[in-house]
Amino acid sequence: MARVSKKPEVRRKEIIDAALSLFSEKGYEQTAVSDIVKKLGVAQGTFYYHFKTKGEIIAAIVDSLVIEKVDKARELANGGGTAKEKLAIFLRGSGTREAEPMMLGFLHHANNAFIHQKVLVQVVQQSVPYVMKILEQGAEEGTFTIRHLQETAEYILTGIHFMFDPGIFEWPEDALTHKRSAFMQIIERMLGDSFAFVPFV
Amino acid sequence: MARVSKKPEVRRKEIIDAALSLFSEKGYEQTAVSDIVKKLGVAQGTFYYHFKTKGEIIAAIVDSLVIEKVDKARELANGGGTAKEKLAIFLRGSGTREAEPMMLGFLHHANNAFIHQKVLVQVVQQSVPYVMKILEQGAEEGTFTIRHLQETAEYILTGIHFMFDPGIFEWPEDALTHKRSAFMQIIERMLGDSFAFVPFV
DNA sequence: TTTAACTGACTGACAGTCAGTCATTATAGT
DNA sequence: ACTATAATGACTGACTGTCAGTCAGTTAAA
Repeated sequence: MARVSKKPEVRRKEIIDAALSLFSEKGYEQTAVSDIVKKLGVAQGTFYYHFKTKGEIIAAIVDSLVIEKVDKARELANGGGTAKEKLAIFLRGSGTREAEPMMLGFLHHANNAFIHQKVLVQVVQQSVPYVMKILEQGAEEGTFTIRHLQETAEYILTGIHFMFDPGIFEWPEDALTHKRSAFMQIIERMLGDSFAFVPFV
Repeated sequence: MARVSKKPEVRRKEIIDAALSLFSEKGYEQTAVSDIVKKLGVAQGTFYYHFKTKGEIIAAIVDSLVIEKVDKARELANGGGTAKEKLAIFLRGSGTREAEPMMLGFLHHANNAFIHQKVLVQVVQQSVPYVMKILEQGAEEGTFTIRHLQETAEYILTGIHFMFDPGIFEWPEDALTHKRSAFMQIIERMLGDSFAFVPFV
Protein backbone atom coordinates (compact mmCIF):
# COMPACT_ATOMS: atom_id res chain seq x y z
CA MET A 1 0.00 0.00 0.00
CA ALA A 2 1.05 3.56 -0.71
CA ARG A 3 2.55 4.61 2.57
CA VAL A 4 1.92 8.08 3.99
CA SER A 5 3.66 9.42 7.06
CA LYS A 6 2.06 12.19 9.07
CA LYS A 7 2.75 14.04 12.27
CA PRO A 8 1.42 12.06 15.23
CA GLU A 9 -0.95 14.86 16.27
CA VAL A 10 -2.49 14.86 12.80
CA ARG A 11 -2.84 11.08 12.64
CA ARG A 12 -4.24 10.95 16.14
CA LYS A 13 -6.89 13.47 15.21
CA GLU A 14 -7.75 11.54 12.07
CA ILE A 15 -8.12 8.36 14.05
CA ILE A 16 -10.22 10.01 16.73
CA ASP A 17 -12.54 11.56 14.14
CA ALA A 18 -12.99 8.29 12.31
CA ALA A 19 -13.61 6.46 15.59
CA LEU A 20 -16.10 9.07 16.74
CA SER A 21 -18.05 8.77 13.54
CA LEU A 22 -18.19 4.99 13.76
CA PHE A 23 -19.04 5.00 17.46
CA SER A 24 -21.97 7.26 16.60
CA GLU A 25 -23.25 4.84 14.01
CA LYS A 26 -22.68 1.52 15.71
CA GLY A 27 -21.64 2.17 19.26
CA TYR A 28 -18.28 1.60 20.88
CA GLU A 29 -18.43 -2.14 21.48
CA GLN A 30 -19.75 -2.80 18.00
CA THR A 31 -16.95 -0.90 16.33
CA ALA A 32 -13.85 -2.97 15.66
CA VAL A 33 -10.42 -1.39 15.51
CA SER A 34 -10.22 -2.94 12.07
CA ASP A 35 -13.27 -0.89 11.05
CA ILE A 36 -11.58 2.32 12.14
CA VAL A 37 -8.39 1.67 10.24
CA LYS A 38 -10.27 0.45 7.18
CA LYS A 39 -12.20 3.71 7.10
CA LEU A 40 -8.93 5.62 7.20
CA GLY A 41 -7.11 3.33 4.79
CA VAL A 42 -4.25 2.60 7.17
CA ALA A 43 -2.97 -0.59 8.72
CA GLN A 44 -4.13 -1.87 12.09
CA GLY A 45 -0.64 -1.42 13.45
CA THR A 46 -0.95 2.31 12.86
CA PHE A 47 -3.77 2.48 15.37
CA TYR A 48 -1.64 0.71 17.95
CA TYR A 49 1.31 2.91 17.19
CA HIS A 50 -0.70 5.95 18.34
CA PHE A 51 -2.95 4.39 21.00
CA LYS A 52 -1.99 1.74 23.48
CA THR A 53 -5.47 0.16 23.60
CA LYS A 54 -8.88 0.58 22.08
CA GLY A 55 -10.02 1.97 25.40
CA GLU A 56 -7.41 4.70 25.32
CA ILE A 57 -9.15 6.40 22.45
CA ILE A 58 -12.11 6.85 24.75
CA ALA A 59 -10.08 8.63 27.36
CA ALA A 60 -9.06 11.10 24.66
CA ILE A 61 -12.65 11.65 23.58
CA VAL A 62 -13.95 11.91 27.14
CA ASP A 63 -11.36 14.51 28.02
CA SER A 64 -12.24 16.78 25.15
CA LEU A 65 -15.95 16.49 25.91
CA VAL A 66 -15.43 17.33 29.56
CA ILE A 67 -13.26 20.33 28.82
CA GLU A 68 -15.83 21.69 26.43
CA LYS A 69 -18.72 21.41 28.87
CA VAL A 70 -16.84 22.75 31.87
CA ASP A 71 -15.64 25.68 29.78
CA LYS A 72 -19.23 26.70 29.22
CA ALA A 73 -19.91 26.68 32.95
CA ARG A 74 -16.87 28.84 33.55
CA GLU A 75 -17.76 31.35 30.88
CA LEU A 76 -21.24 31.61 32.27
CA ALA A 77 -20.01 32.12 35.82
CA ASN A 78 -17.52 34.78 34.80
CA GLY A 79 -19.85 36.57 32.38
CA GLY A 80 -22.41 39.27 33.02
CA GLY A 81 -25.93 39.12 34.39
CA THR A 82 -27.61 38.37 37.67
CA ALA A 83 -27.11 35.04 39.39
CA LYS A 84 -30.71 34.12 38.79
CA GLU A 85 -30.40 34.78 35.07
CA LYS A 86 -27.22 32.73 34.88
CA LEU A 87 -28.87 29.82 36.62
CA ALA A 88 -31.81 29.95 34.25
CA ILE A 89 -29.49 29.85 31.26
CA PHE A 90 -27.68 26.93 32.80
CA LEU A 91 -30.88 24.97 33.15
CA ARG A 92 -32.21 25.95 29.76
CA GLY A 93 -29.10 24.77 27.97
CA SER A 94 -28.96 21.31 29.50
CA GLY A 95 -30.21 18.09 28.06
CA THR A 96 -31.03 19.57 24.69
CA ARG A 97 -30.18 18.44 21.21
CA GLU A 98 -28.10 21.53 20.50
CA ALA A 99 -25.18 22.30 22.78
CA GLU A 100 -23.49 19.10 21.58
CA PRO A 101 -21.01 19.47 18.71
CA MET A 102 -21.43 16.10 17.01
CA MET A 103 -20.88 13.82 19.94
CA LEU A 104 -24.60 13.63 20.57
CA GLY A 105 -25.23 10.48 18.62
CA PHE A 106 -22.13 8.97 20.04
CA LEU A 107 -22.84 9.51 23.73
CA HIS A 108 -26.46 8.61 23.55
CA HIS A 109 -25.89 5.34 21.89
CA ALA A 110 -27.08 2.71 24.34
CA ASN A 111 -23.80 0.87 24.10
CA ASN A 112 -21.77 3.81 25.31
CA ALA A 113 -23.43 4.23 28.68
CA PHE A 114 -20.29 3.86 30.69
CA ILE A 115 -18.36 6.49 28.75
CA HIS A 116 -21.32 8.77 29.15
CA GLN A 117 -21.27 8.28 32.89
CA LYS A 118 -17.59 9.09 33.10
CA VAL A 119 -18.17 12.31 31.21
CA LEU A 120 -21.04 13.35 33.45
CA VAL A 121 -19.21 12.69 36.71
CA GLN A 122 -16.19 14.65 35.51
CA VAL A 123 -18.34 17.52 34.28
CA VAL A 124 -20.26 17.71 37.54
CA GLN A 125 -17.19 17.65 39.73
CA GLN A 126 -15.22 20.13 37.66
CA SER A 127 -18.14 22.53 37.30
CA VAL A 128 -18.78 22.76 41.04
CA PRO A 129 -16.54 25.81 41.62
CA TYR A 130 -18.29 27.79 38.88
CA VAL A 131 -21.77 27.04 40.13
CA MET A 132 -20.59 27.94 43.62
CA LYS A 133 -19.47 31.26 42.24
CA ILE A 134 -22.90 31.90 40.77
CA LEU A 135 -24.54 30.98 44.07
CA GLU A 136 -22.23 33.33 45.97
CA GLN A 137 -23.11 36.09 43.55
CA GLY A 138 -26.77 35.40 44.22
CA ALA A 139 -26.16 35.65 47.94
CA GLU A 140 -24.48 39.03 47.50
CA GLU A 141 -27.35 40.22 45.35
CA GLY A 142 -29.69 39.16 48.13
CA THR A 143 -31.60 36.72 45.93
CA PHE A 144 -30.31 33.52 47.47
CA THR A 145 -29.64 32.40 51.02
CA ILE A 146 -27.57 29.28 51.16
CA ARG A 147 -26.22 27.20 53.99
CA HIS A 148 -24.21 24.49 52.29
CA LEU A 149 -22.68 26.14 49.28
CA GLN A 150 -20.66 23.26 47.90
CA GLU A 151 -23.22 20.54 48.47
CA THR A 152 -25.93 22.70 46.96
CA ALA A 153 -23.82 23.25 43.86
CA GLU A 154 -23.12 19.53 43.63
CA TYR A 155 -26.78 18.68 43.95
CA ILE A 156 -27.89 21.20 41.33
CA LEU A 157 -25.27 19.91 38.91
CA THR A 158 -26.24 16.32 39.53
CA GLY A 159 -29.84 17.21 38.78
CA ILE A 160 -29.01 19.02 35.59
CA HIS A 161 -26.62 16.49 34.21
CA PHE A 162 -28.14 13.19 35.32
CA MET A 163 -31.87 13.86 35.41
CA PHE A 164 -32.00 15.78 32.18
CA ASP A 165 -29.63 13.74 30.15
CA PRO A 166 -31.56 11.92 27.45
CA GLY A 167 -29.09 9.04 27.61
CA ILE A 168 -29.81 8.28 31.26
CA PHE A 169 -33.41 9.02 31.98
CA GLU A 170 -35.46 8.85 28.83
CA TRP A 171 -38.34 11.17 29.55
CA PRO A 172 -40.95 11.55 26.85
CA GLU A 173 -40.29 14.63 24.75
CA ASP A 174 -43.41 16.56 25.77
CA ALA A 175 -42.90 15.99 29.49
CA LEU A 176 -39.47 17.61 29.34
CA THR A 177 -40.57 21.22 29.06
CA HIS A 178 -42.78 20.91 32.10
CA LYS A 179 -40.11 19.01 33.99
CA ARG A 180 -37.55 21.68 33.31
CA SER A 181 -39.71 24.49 34.61
CA ALA A 182 -40.68 22.44 37.65
CA PHE A 183 -37.00 21.77 38.28
CA MET A 184 -36.22 25.49 38.08
CA GLN A 185 -38.84 26.24 40.71
CA ILE A 186 -37.65 23.46 42.98
CA ILE A 187 -34.14 24.80 42.80
CA GLU A 188 -35.23 28.36 43.41
CA ARG A 189 -36.89 27.29 46.59
CA MET A 190 -33.86 25.25 47.55
CA LEU A 191 -31.84 28.44 47.23
CA GLY A 192 -34.24 30.31 49.46
CA ASP A 193 -35.15 32.61 46.58
CA SER A 194 -37.45 34.97 48.40
CA PHE A 195 -38.92 36.35 45.19
CA ALA A 196 -39.88 32.95 43.86
CA PHE A 197 -41.75 31.45 46.71
CA VAL A 198 -43.51 32.58 49.83
CA PRO A 199 -44.13 29.70 52.23
CA PHE A 200 -47.71 29.38 53.38
CA VAL A 201 -46.42 29.34 56.95
CA MET B 1 -19.01 -36.29 31.25
CA ALA B 2 -21.53 -37.49 33.79
CA ARG B 3 -24.69 -35.83 32.66
CA VAL B 4 -27.09 -34.31 35.18
CA SER B 5 -30.44 -32.86 34.21
CA LYS B 6 -32.16 -30.33 36.40
CA LYS B 7 -35.24 -28.19 36.21
CA PRO B 8 -34.57 -25.04 34.21
CA GLU B 9 -35.35 -22.76 37.16
CA VAL B 10 -32.76 -24.59 39.25
CA ARG B 11 -30.09 -24.50 36.55
CA ARG B 12 -30.80 -20.88 35.77
CA LYS B 13 -30.31 -20.00 39.41
CA GLU B 14 -27.06 -21.99 39.54
CA ILE B 15 -25.78 -20.19 36.49
CA ILE B 16 -26.80 -16.78 37.81
CA ASP B 17 -25.11 -17.43 41.14
CA ALA B 18 -21.90 -18.62 39.52
CA ALA B 19 -21.92 -15.65 37.16
CA LEU B 20 -22.56 -13.20 39.99
CA SER B 21 -19.66 -14.57 41.97
CA LEU B 22 -17.30 -14.33 39.00
CA PHE B 23 -18.52 -10.85 38.02
CA SER B 24 -17.70 -9.76 41.56
CA GLU B 25 -14.18 -11.06 41.32
CA LYS B 26 -13.26 -10.04 37.80
CA GLY B 27 -16.01 -7.86 36.43
CA TYR B 28 -18.48 -8.60 33.70
CA GLU B 29 -16.34 -8.03 30.64
CA GLN B 30 -13.46 -9.98 32.12
CA THR B 31 -15.59 -13.03 32.82
CA ALA B 32 -15.92 -15.43 29.90
CA VAL B 33 -18.94 -17.64 29.47
CA SER B 34 -16.45 -20.49 29.48
CA ASP B 35 -15.39 -19.43 32.99
CA ILE B 36 -18.94 -19.62 34.23
CA VAL B 37 -19.62 -23.08 32.87
CA LYS B 38 -16.23 -24.35 34.02
CA LYS B 39 -17.05 -23.25 37.56
CA LEU B 40 -20.32 -25.19 37.39
CA GLY B 41 -18.89 -28.20 35.60
CA VAL B 42 -21.34 -28.02 32.72
CA ALA B 43 -20.89 -27.56 29.00
CA GLN B 44 -20.94 -24.20 27.29
CA GLY B 45 -24.03 -25.19 25.38
CA THR B 46 -25.89 -25.47 28.67
CA PHE B 47 -25.43 -21.77 29.23
CA TYR B 48 -26.85 -20.99 25.82
CA TYR B 49 -29.70 -23.38 26.35
CA HIS B 50 -30.90 -21.26 29.26
CA PHE B 51 -29.79 -17.79 28.16
CA LYS B 52 -29.88 -16.38 24.68
CA THR B 53 -26.79 -14.22 25.13
CA LYS B 54 -24.23 -13.36 27.75
CA GLY B 55 -25.97 -10.03 28.16
CA GLU B 56 -29.25 -11.66 29.00
CA ILE B 57 -27.88 -12.88 32.28
CA ILE B 58 -27.42 -9.26 33.24
CA ALA B 59 -31.04 -8.45 32.67
CA ALA B 60 -31.91 -11.21 35.11
CA ILE B 61 -29.51 -9.88 37.72
CA VAL B 62 -30.57 -6.27 37.25
CA ASP B 63 -34.22 -7.17 37.68
CA SER B 64 -33.70 -8.92 40.99
CA LEU B 65 -31.58 -6.04 42.30
CA VAL B 66 -34.17 -3.47 41.32
CA ILE B 67 -37.04 -5.38 42.88
CA GLU B 68 -35.14 -5.67 46.14
CA LYS B 69 -34.38 -1.96 46.39
CA VAL B 70 -37.80 -0.77 45.34
CA ASP B 71 -39.38 -3.12 47.86
CA LYS B 72 -37.56 -1.29 50.62
CA ALA B 73 -38.92 2.02 49.45
CA ARG B 74 -42.45 0.63 49.41
CA GLU B 75 -42.18 -0.88 52.87
CA LEU B 76 -40.91 2.41 54.20
CA ALA B 77 -43.70 4.39 52.58
CA ASN B 78 -46.39 2.04 53.84
CA GLY B 79 -44.91 1.64 57.32
CA GLY B 80 -45.39 3.78 60.40
CA GLY B 81 -43.83 7.08 61.45
CA THR B 82 -43.97 10.68 60.36
CA ALA B 83 -43.01 11.66 56.83
CA LYS B 84 -39.97 13.47 58.12
CA GLU B 85 -38.76 10.38 59.97
CA LYS B 86 -39.28 8.21 56.91
CA LEU B 87 -37.30 10.58 54.76
CA ALA B 88 -34.46 10.61 57.26
CA ILE B 89 -34.35 6.82 57.26
CA PHE B 90 -34.32 6.83 53.49
CA LEU B 91 -31.33 9.14 53.39
CA ARG B 92 -29.49 7.36 56.16
CA GLY B 93 -29.77 4.00 54.46
CA SER B 94 -28.43 5.07 51.08
CA GLY B 95 -24.94 4.70 49.77
CA THR B 96 -23.74 2.57 52.64
CA ARG B 97 -21.85 -0.67 52.70
CA GLU B 98 -24.65 -2.54 54.40
CA ALA B 99 -28.08 -2.68 52.73
CA GLU B 100 -26.52 -4.63 49.86
CA PRO B 101 -26.94 -8.42 50.01
CA MET B 102 -23.81 -9.63 48.20
CA MET B 103 -24.10 -7.69 44.99
CA LEU B 104 -21.99 -4.91 46.42
CA GLY B 105 -18.69 -6.11 45.09
CA PHE B 106 -20.31 -6.88 41.81
CA LEU B 107 -21.94 -3.53 41.16
CA HIS B 108 -19.03 -1.45 42.31
CA HIS B 109 -16.55 -3.16 40.13
CA ALA B 110 -15.32 -0.49 37.74
CA ASN B 111 -16.08 -2.70 34.78
CA ASN B 112 -19.75 -2.96 35.60
CA ALA B 113 -20.60 0.73 35.46
CA PHE B 114 -23.26 0.37 32.83
CA ILE B 115 -25.16 -2.33 34.69
CA HIS B 116 -24.97 -0.19 37.76
CA GLN B 117 -26.49 2.71 35.88
CA LYS B 118 -29.35 0.60 34.63
CA VAL B 119 -30.11 -0.51 38.16
CA LEU B 120 -30.09 3.05 39.48
CA VAL B 121 -32.35 4.43 36.78
CA GLN B 122 -34.84 1.63 37.29
CA VAL B 123 -34.76 2.03 41.05
CA VAL B 124 -35.30 5.78 40.84
CA GLN B 125 -38.19 5.55 38.41
CA GLN B 126 -39.94 2.72 40.20
CA SER B 127 -39.51 4.28 43.63
CA VAL B 128 -41.08 7.59 42.63
CA PRO B 129 -44.64 6.65 43.66
CA TYR B 130 -43.50 5.64 47.15
CA VAL B 131 -41.53 8.80 47.76
CA MET B 132 -44.50 10.77 46.46
CA LYS B 133 -46.61 9.01 49.04
CA ILE B 134 -44.22 10.05 51.79
CA LEU B 135 -44.26 13.64 50.57
CA GLU B 136 -48.06 13.66 50.48
CA GLN B 137 -48.11 12.37 54.03
CA GLY B 138 -45.77 15.19 55.01
CA ALA B 139 -48.12 17.69 53.38
CA GLU B 140 -51.05 16.32 55.37
CA GLU B 141 -49.02 16.48 58.54
CA GLY B 142 -48.29 20.10 57.75
CA THR B 143 -44.54 19.58 57.67
CA PHE B 144 -44.04 19.93 53.93
CA THR B 145 -45.45 22.24 51.32
CA ILE B 146 -44.79 21.03 47.83
CA ARG B 147 -45.67 22.34 44.42
CA HIS B 148 -44.34 19.75 42.04
CA LEU B 149 -44.85 16.47 43.77
CA GLN B 150 -43.58 14.09 41.14
CA GLU B 151 -40.59 16.13 40.05
CA THR B 152 -39.58 16.68 43.65
CA ALA B 153 -39.70 12.95 44.30
CA GLU B 154 -37.65 12.31 41.17
CA TYR B 155 -35.07 14.85 42.17
CA ILE B 156 -34.73 13.54 45.71
CA LEU B 157 -34.31 10.00 44.43
CA THR B 158 -31.75 11.06 41.87
CA GLY B 159 -29.79 12.78 44.60
CA ILE B 160 -29.87 9.79 46.89
CA HIS B 161 -29.04 7.18 44.33
CA PHE B 162 -26.58 8.96 42.08
CA MET B 163 -24.78 11.40 44.36
CA PHE B 164 -24.35 8.98 47.20
CA ASP B 165 -23.53 5.87 45.28
CA PRO B 166 -19.89 4.97 45.91
CA GLY B 167 -19.65 3.55 42.41
CA ILE B 168 -20.50 6.84 40.70
CA PHE B 169 -19.13 9.68 42.74
CA GLU B 170 -16.25 8.54 44.88
CA TRP B 171 -16.35 10.96 47.79
CA PRO B 172 -13.71 10.52 50.47
CA GLU B 173 -15.02 8.49 53.38
CA ASP B 174 -14.86 11.26 55.96
CA ALA B 175 -16.61 13.82 53.78
CA LEU B 176 -19.63 11.55 53.43
CA THR B 177 -21.13 12.05 56.87
CA HIS B 178 -21.06 15.79 56.47
CA LYS B 179 -22.38 15.57 52.94
CA ARG B 180 -25.27 13.45 54.04
CA SER B 181 -26.41 15.85 56.73
CA ALA B 182 -26.00 18.80 54.38
CA PHE B 183 -28.09 16.96 51.83
CA MET B 184 -30.81 16.34 54.39
CA GLN B 185 -31.00 20.03 55.18
CA ILE B 186 -31.05 21.02 51.53
CA ILE B 187 -33.94 18.67 50.95
CA GLU B 188 -35.82 19.86 53.99
CA ARG B 189 -35.68 23.36 52.67
CA MET B 190 -36.71 22.16 49.24
CA LEU B 191 -39.78 20.69 50.86
CA GLY B 192 -40.60 23.93 52.58
CA ASP B 193 -40.10 22.29 55.95
CA SER B 194 -41.07 25.19 58.15
CA PHE B 195 -39.55 23.63 61.25
CA ALA B 196 -36.19 23.13 59.67
CA PHE B 197 -35.46 26.52 58.24
CA VAL B 198 -36.64 30.04 58.71
CA PRO B 199 -35.59 32.28 55.83
CA PHE B 200 -33.65 35.37 56.88
CA VAL B 201 -36.13 37.46 54.86
C1' DT C 1 22.17 7.15 7.88
C1' DT C 2 19.22 7.30 11.38
C1' DT C 3 14.81 7.52 13.21
C1' DA C 4 10.02 7.69 13.56
C1' DA C 5 5.84 6.37 11.23
C1' DC C 6 3.80 2.75 9.30
C1' DT C 7 2.63 -2.15 7.61
C1' DG C 8 -0.17 -6.43 7.64
C1' DA C 9 0.08 -11.16 8.67
C1' DC C 10 -0.42 -13.41 12.83
C1' DT C 11 -2.03 -15.07 17.69
C1' DG C 12 -4.93 -16.14 21.42
C1' DA C 13 -9.23 -15.50 23.49
C1' DC C 14 -13.87 -15.24 23.35
C1' DA C 15 -19.18 -15.27 22.16
C1' DG C 16 -22.15 -17.88 20.07
C1' DT C 17 -23.70 -22.38 17.13
C1' DC C 18 -25.26 -26.85 16.16
C1' DA C 19 -25.78 -31.69 15.28
C1' DG C 20 -26.09 -35.07 18.16
C1' DT C 21 -26.47 -37.61 23.08
C1' DC C 22 -28.75 -39.20 27.05
C1' DA C 23 -31.95 -39.15 31.15
C1' DT C 24 -36.57 -38.73 32.25
C1' DT C 25 -41.31 -39.13 31.64
C1' DA C 26 -45.49 -40.44 29.21
C1' DT C 27 -47.94 -43.88 26.51
C1' DA C 28 -49.23 -48.33 24.69
C1' DG C 29 -49.21 -53.29 24.42
C1' DT C 30 -49.42 -57.59 26.90
C1' DA D 1 -49.21 -54.43 37.07
C1' DC D 2 -45.16 -54.70 34.08
C1' DT D 3 -42.52 -53.99 30.69
C1' DA D 4 -41.19 -52.05 25.72
C1' DT D 5 -41.20 -47.92 23.11
C1' DA D 6 -41.65 -43.35 21.94
C1' DA D 7 -41.30 -38.45 22.84
C1' DT D 8 -39.40 -34.67 25.20
C1' DG D 9 -36.15 -31.48 26.59
C1' DA D 10 -31.89 -30.80 29.16
C1' DC D 11 -27.36 -31.16 28.04
C1' DT D 12 -22.80 -31.81 25.39
C1' DG D 13 -18.40 -30.14 23.36
C1' DA D 14 -16.12 -29.51 19.16
C1' DC D 15 -16.39 -25.90 16.03
C1' DT D 16 -16.71 -21.05 13.71
C1' DG D 17 -16.15 -16.24 13.02
C1' DT D 18 -14.61 -12.12 15.02
C1' DC D 19 -11.82 -9.18 17.39
C1' DA D 20 -8.06 -6.84 20.34
C1' DG D 21 -3.57 -6.67 20.44
C1' DT D 22 1.53 -8.05 18.70
C1' DC D 23 5.69 -7.86 16.22
C1' DA D 24 9.31 -8.35 12.87
C1' DG D 25 10.04 -5.95 9.09
C1' DT D 26 9.52 -1.78 5.61
C1' DT D 27 9.72 2.93 3.96
C1' DA D 28 9.50 8.07 3.98
C1' DA D 29 11.44 12.00 5.92
C1' DA D 30 14.99 14.59 8.55
